[in-house]
Amino acid sequence: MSLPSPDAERGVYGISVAAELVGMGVQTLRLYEARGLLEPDRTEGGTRRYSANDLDRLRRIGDLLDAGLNLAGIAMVLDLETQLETQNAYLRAQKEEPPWLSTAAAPPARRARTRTPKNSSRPTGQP
DNA sequence: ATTCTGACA
DNA sequence: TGTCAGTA
Repeated sequence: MSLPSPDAERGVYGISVAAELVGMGVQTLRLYEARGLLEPDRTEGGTRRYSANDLDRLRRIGDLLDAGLNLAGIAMVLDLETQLETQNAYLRAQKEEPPWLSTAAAPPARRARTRTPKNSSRPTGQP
């Protein structure tokens, strides 16, 4: 049972090593940071230190890129995912079972969305 | 920080 | 042709 361990949070790898480990270019890592997808630790001197979580994040970015998302979309996805992770961690701390993770009760199967007849693509206005 | 390239639509 | 990701 892997809970969020503190050392997965600590930045240990330099940018070159991190890039090597995830199979990306060094500049690409800097780009992702500039786009707000990532915020690695900094040493006192200000050089980047990537944590194990950062590496997972980078691999996740790769998957989402393959899926066809752009970097802006990926930033949103990652934000939501980390929020969820944070909330789940909180609930685990309360020793409550997150209802949406419960295997017991199968949530009412959402019926496939019936096609909404979009008339013409004119919100309102000119012909 | 800026520029250049390749892919894509 | 314009945009975007990745590069030099």
